[in-house]
Amino acid sequence: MEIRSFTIQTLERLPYYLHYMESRETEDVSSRDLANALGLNEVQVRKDLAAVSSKAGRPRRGFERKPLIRDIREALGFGRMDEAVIVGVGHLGTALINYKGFRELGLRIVAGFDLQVEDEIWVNETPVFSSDRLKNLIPRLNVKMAILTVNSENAQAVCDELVAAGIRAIWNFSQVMLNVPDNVIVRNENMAASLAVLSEYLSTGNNK
Amino acid sequence: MEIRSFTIQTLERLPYYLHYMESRETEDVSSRDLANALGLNEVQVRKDLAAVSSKAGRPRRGFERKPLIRDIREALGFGRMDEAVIVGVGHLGTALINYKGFRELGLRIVAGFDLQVEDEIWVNETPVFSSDRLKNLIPRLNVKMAILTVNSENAQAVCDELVAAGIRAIWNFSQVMLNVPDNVIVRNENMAASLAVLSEYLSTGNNK
DNA sequence: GAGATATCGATATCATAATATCGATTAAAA
DNA sequence: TTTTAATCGATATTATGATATCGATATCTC
Ligand SMILES: NC(=O)c1ccc[n+]([C@@H]2O[C@H](COP(=O)([O-])OP(=O)(O)OC[C@H]3O[C@@H](n4cnc5c(N)ncnc54)[C@H](O)[C@@H]3O)[C@@H](O)[C@H]2O)c1
Ligand SMILES: NC(=O)c1ccc[n+]([C@@H]2O[C@H](COP(=O)([O-])OP(=O)(O)OC[C@H]3O[C@@H](n4cnc5c(N)ncnc54)[C@H](O)[C@@H]3O)[C@@H](O)[C@H]2O)c1
Repeated sequence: MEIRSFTIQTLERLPYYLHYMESRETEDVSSRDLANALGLNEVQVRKDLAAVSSKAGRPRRGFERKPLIRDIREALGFGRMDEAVIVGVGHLGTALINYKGFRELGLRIVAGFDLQVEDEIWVNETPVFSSDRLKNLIPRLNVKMAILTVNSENAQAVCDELVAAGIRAIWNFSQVMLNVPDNVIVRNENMAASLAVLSEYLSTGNNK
Repeated sequence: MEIRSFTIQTLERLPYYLHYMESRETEDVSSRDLANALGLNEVQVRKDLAAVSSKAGRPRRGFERKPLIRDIREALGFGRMDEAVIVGVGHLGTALINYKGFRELGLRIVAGFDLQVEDEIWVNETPVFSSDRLKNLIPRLNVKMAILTVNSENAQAVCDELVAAGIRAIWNFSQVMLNVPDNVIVRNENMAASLAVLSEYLSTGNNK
């Protein structure tokens, strides 16, 4: 198995580099341009770029923009299309199903599951099933990724079902730190923390 | 101005400690309990707790659960209620307006703005105005926080309007790294990066 | 009451990420 | 053609965060 050579921090900056470079029209782009535009350190930018692209930069020019865009898209996995199911089709789940941008990011949501659905319903082009059918359908669809948007009380139980059904990657929007076996990866989308940072700043003026 | 004594990493773990402790009924809870339940290192847990609470733990007992819950809620700012506006009431924006849990986290969304709204409309209890009215209404409402859920192409322009209207804290869901003056804080909710991490894991098995 | 031990808090170490420095190089300017 | 300066890549340094170690101590057991 191939090993990733870049860190998660680098990965988190890549979408911003990409967006900036796609909004330009020049032949080249320098690490300084990027650093200034995005408020980052220019050494950091060069290291990030070196981590995802073998293309060298040239003195007084910078990097060729187009090949770099290709390499970043490659590193971000935009080439491959992943399929995912979503469990918990409430407010947030519905929004995510409706979000067009995921296709562009290489994600297709192929099915939803919800406790409160009796028969199959449709949210735009996506079928949503009763959660009873989860354990049967997931293996049949051969999907390995799940988006978890049930209320926090049920998150661990649903997580266990997902793992049993063969899910290997979980995007967790609930407020629970999920317990999973080693071969399953969880990524938390932690909105409470984000909010706390902003709120604290407004009340104390403290940034960090 | 009071200085925060804990890091953002600590802050990000606090919601999970809180959820775990609120789900217990014992008198005390030890750092080992928390560490095991959440898959963390117990020294790290103790340091986090020490950073937000002056209550000492006791040998063979751990920490008193209830006072600790109070201190964490305090650190997370659940006591104070912040008001925010939301700009871009599309799929995601509507979901966020409808999300009940924000109240519990100390956030009230008092108004929305969208380009495509002519007159005032209502999403549940929240009025949504034409974005023309943003520059007038925000100062009148005296709101300092904004949630930014417009499409990425318009994000910087809207951001500039928000700053001009007096906004000091921006929760940014777009794919753009916003350019703001020093006295404005931005928190990015970077879904593309999350997705990239999961996708990469599935295709390479690499975790880190 | 006398150990035994779980747990803490303080401190030391280790790991990782960010930033600074600097010589090499290449394009542009003189 | 020579000089200048922008930019890179490599390496060194610094900063930050995570983990390991260990002595102190309060509670539990006998
Ligand atoms: N909506 C947001 O903006 C937002 C923001 C931050 C966090 N969250 C988190 O996202 C999660 C969902 O939030 P929401 O606002 O969409 O809540 P919601 O109540 O609208 O939706 C939850 C859905 O999950 C379904 N569900 C519950 N148990 C289930 C099970 N066992 N199997 C299948 N489906 C099940 C429910 O029927 C419901 O439709 C929560 O954990 C919340 O904390 C949401
Ligand atoms: N929906 C998701 O699940 C999701 C996930 C990841 C990222 N995002 C990001 O969130 C943002 C919104 O996504 P969405 O799916 O809700 O898109 P959307 O198109 O449904 O909503 C965008 C809304 O912004 C409004 N708008 C545009 N320009 C405006 C302006 N100048 N002033 C006021 N309103 C304006 C539009 O009228 C529209 O209603 C995008 O930047 C997207 O990349 C969304």
